[in-house]
Order: sequence, then structure tokens, then C-alpha cells
Amino acid sequence: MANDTNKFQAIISHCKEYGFIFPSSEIYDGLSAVYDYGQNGSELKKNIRDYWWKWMTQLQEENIVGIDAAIFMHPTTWKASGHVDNFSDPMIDNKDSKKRYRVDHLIEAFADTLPEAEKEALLAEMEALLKTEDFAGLKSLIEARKMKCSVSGTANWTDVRQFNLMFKTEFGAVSGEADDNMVYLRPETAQGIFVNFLNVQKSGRMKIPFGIAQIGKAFRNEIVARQFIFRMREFEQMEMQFFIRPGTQKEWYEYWKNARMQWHLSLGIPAEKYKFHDHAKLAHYADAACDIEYNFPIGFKEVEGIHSRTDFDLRNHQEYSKKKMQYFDAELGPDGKPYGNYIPYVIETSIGLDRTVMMVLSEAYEEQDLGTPEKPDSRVVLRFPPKLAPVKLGILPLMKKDGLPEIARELLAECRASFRCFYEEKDAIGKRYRRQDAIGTPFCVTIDHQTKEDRTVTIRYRDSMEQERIPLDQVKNLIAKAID
RNA sequence: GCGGAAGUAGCUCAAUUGGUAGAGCGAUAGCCUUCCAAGCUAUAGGUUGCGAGUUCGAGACUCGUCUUCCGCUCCA
Repeated sequence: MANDTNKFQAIISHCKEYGFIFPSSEIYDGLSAVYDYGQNGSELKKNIRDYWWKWMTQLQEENIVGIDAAIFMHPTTWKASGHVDNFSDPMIDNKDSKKRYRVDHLIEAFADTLPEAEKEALLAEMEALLKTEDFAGLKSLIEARKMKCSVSGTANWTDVRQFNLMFKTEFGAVSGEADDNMVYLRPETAQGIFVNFLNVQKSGRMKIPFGIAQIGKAFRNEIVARQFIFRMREFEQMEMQFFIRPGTQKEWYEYWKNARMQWHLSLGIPAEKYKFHDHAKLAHYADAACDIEYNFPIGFKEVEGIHSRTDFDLRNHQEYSKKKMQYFDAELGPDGKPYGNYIPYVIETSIGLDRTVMMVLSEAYEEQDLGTPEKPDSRVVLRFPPKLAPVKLGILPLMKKDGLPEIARELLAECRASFRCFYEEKDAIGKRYRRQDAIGTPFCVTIDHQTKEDRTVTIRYRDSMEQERIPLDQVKNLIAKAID
């Protein structure tokens, strides 16, 4: 597995130096696992976000619509989704080996060494304690049975502590009595789609199969916060939940696996940089799941997940809310009768926007040695697809006199309404080209003395570094076409 | 959270056994006028992460603290 830590570090440095990504609150020594997007990073991120949105809601299917649900949701949402129960695992540390265990894993492993009847009794006891969140009880259970750490072999344990996946905050202007006002910041955007399933289906007269897409922030406390924007406490997801007739989930799962891979390939990234990773151990809501992994400089890592979520979410929301999450399918089945009422099944595609930014950066970043025997030379270039580049066109008068800046500024005025341009008249032309390479600008146009005579300019291409002469009045069209 | 390493200008690094912080690149302004970085001149940038202690004197030594990196632990 490729694991190029140096390249990864170089990309992080480059991101900071050229205004893509900064550590959060850096002047106060930073905030762990939180990052800010700078002037170029925010453009890059926005372009990726826009491309995904357009692909989902316009290009791929005619039956996908978008929503923008709030980050705050009713607390019961997270009971129904399983987040409250499934992602608040109590943990315990061995003081000698410093090894950390999930309490349930530790006890289950111990139970496996016991005779069947004893094992069942122990597990039942554990379940009861977990359910009532009796941490002291769990600890005494572990100590009474003298469960040992496999590393140190001792039973010298810390107290049982809770792992908080979700961020809590207070709802309401007045600081109140604890839990009544407590809400969570959503740990995933999907639930905003599920709770609005009926709203969208009815108001949009949507017919199954159809999809609801959403892009938004989500928040999770990670145990280890590292690996740059790959693992952040505040991050952005691009999710689409596709509602289908029960029994068709296999074919739709395959359809979306394939469709999403096509999207990835459309970024110009070669197929061998991707692989599917099927989940052997499925999450509590899924009957099939896989990840699309990209070969980052630190190895293959998950960028997108595709999950067959069954009717788990809608069924649970129906149970907790007492509202029917059903769809009436009037289409006639093989027996000549309508399919009738059912809770739809769901195929989810969920891609991390920040991870996609990281992926696009990793793919684009290149250090090139352009040296000749006479003269060493190198450049750092970000070879973004033009449609994703933060700046599309560099406009550079060769000299800042003889009327060249005036012509250049006319071109700038013409183009800047259509796409982002960068105007610069300082320094040698080569240096200006290299600066544009470093932020991934795909095209530069240079205005020189010949421009005054025949209204042509030099266009210089980022990737090949080749130049050609084109009419000044074709610049805007050429760029607009290239970034479409 | 634990263990290890490291924090000096925007970046990369220097500073003899403790003697009062410097270079290259970059940036800014000007010169030059040149189609692929490193031509010339000038300028700006540091309470050496922060706080204490030892000392006549600390970037350097001691303690604490914060942050980052590497490894372990966990991850829908």
C-alpha cells in the first residue's frame, strides 16, 4: 500500500501557504481536528459541492430533488436513528498497559471463555447494566470476575467512561434545567432527509423510485483527531437517499455503486486509484454496504459510502413519531394489483465533501523537476480539472507600461462576470506563471506589444506549459467552454 | 488518553562550553522590460510557543503548560 507521509505533509504545507486550508483558531494555538478553508480552498470546495449537486439533481436522474434541513433536530430523531444507543459506547482503560477497551467487547471476550450457561448469564447481566448506564456496576462486574488485559495481564482498571459521539448544546435563550433544553448537533445529514420524507413526497408528488439529496455540515466527536481534513469534528456531507420498492434493493444498490463510481471517474481520476471495499460487519441499519476508497498518499481510505439501509430509518421514525411513513404505490404488480402501501426501502450514497477536497488535492498535487543540465528548475503545480479550479484564468500584461495593462484590464472586465480571474502585473512573467500553477489556475493569458497590433494574445496551458497565439476576443469563450 | 520527538521571521534552517538572534527563499516598494522561478536597489517581519525557576546573564539548563508530528487505543 502506498504510504507517502512526506507527500501528505507537503500537501498540508502547500494548502496553508497558498490559502486553501488553515488550522482553526490558529492564533490561539488551534482547535483540535477543526480546520478553516481559505480564499482558494473555499472556492475549490464550493466547486466540488456545486458539481455534485448538479450531477445529483439535474444530470443523473430526473427524479432526485434537493433539500436543506436544519442542523438542529428534535432529540427523539437520534433515538429513532439509533445514534443515542449505538454510539455511546462505554470504555475502560487498563492502567498498566494503557490499552483502551470498549466495555462490551472486553466482557464479551471474557464470556467466550466460559461455559455456555455461565456465558449467557454474564452477557444478560452486562446488557442490563448497559441499558441503565450503570458504569460503576459495569466496573465492579469486570473487577469481580477478575477480567484481565490481554497485554499487561493485569486487572488494574480505570473507571468506566462514556464515549460521546454527538455534540450536545442548549436550545433556548435561557440557560435551563439540563436535559429539557438539550439538543444535539446532527452527526449525519441523512436524518434530515428521512424526517422530511413525507413532506417532500407529498408536496412534490414524488413517485417511487425517487431520491432526496442534501449537502450540509455534520458533527462528531472522534476519539482520535488526526490526518488533516480527513477526520474532522465538524465536516460536510453530500448525501442522497433513494427511496425504492421493497425487494428491489439489490439491483438499486448495484445501480448506485456503479453510478457513483462513474461520478468519481468523471473527475478525471484514473480507475486504478479507486477500489470498492465491502463491509463484512454491517452497521445496525444496513443489509449491504460498501465504501469507495481512494488511494491517498497515506493509502486507500474511504471517501464515499453506499449503503442499503432497508426500511430501518423510516420504520423507526414511524414507531417513535406515531406518524405513518408509508407510500401508496398505485403501479400494478405482476398479479395485476397495485403494489399498495409500504414503507420504502432506501439506498444511501454518502460522500464526505472535505474528504473529496482532500482527494482532489492529492490527485492534483505534483512536484515537477524541470531542470536542465545548465539550470536546475522545479515547480509545484495543482492539476485540478478546470471546472474545479479556484481561479480559471490568470490575466498578465507582459509589462506594466505601453498601454498593456489597459488592454489586460479590459479583458478582465469582460471575463470576471463569467468566471474567476486573477490579474497581476508584478514580477517576471515566468514567476507569475508559477504562482498560478501553485494554486491550480488552468489558463493564463499574456498581453504583449503584438496584442496592440493584431489583437492576439498568448494563452499558456498549466499542465503542458505550452503556449499558443489566439485572438483576444476568443479568450472568454474558450475558457467558458473549458470549464463547463 | 498513553508513550516518543519537536516548537527560533510567512517558509526552510543557523546561532561555539549559557554572553543578549542571523541567512536563504518569500513578501512589499522601486528600477529593468524580458513569454516560464533564483538581474539590481531599498524596506518591513522575531518578548526564540506560553509561564515560572536557576544564573550577573537563558534561544540554549530545570519544572510546568499549550500545540504539532510519529506510534498505540477507538471509529457509523
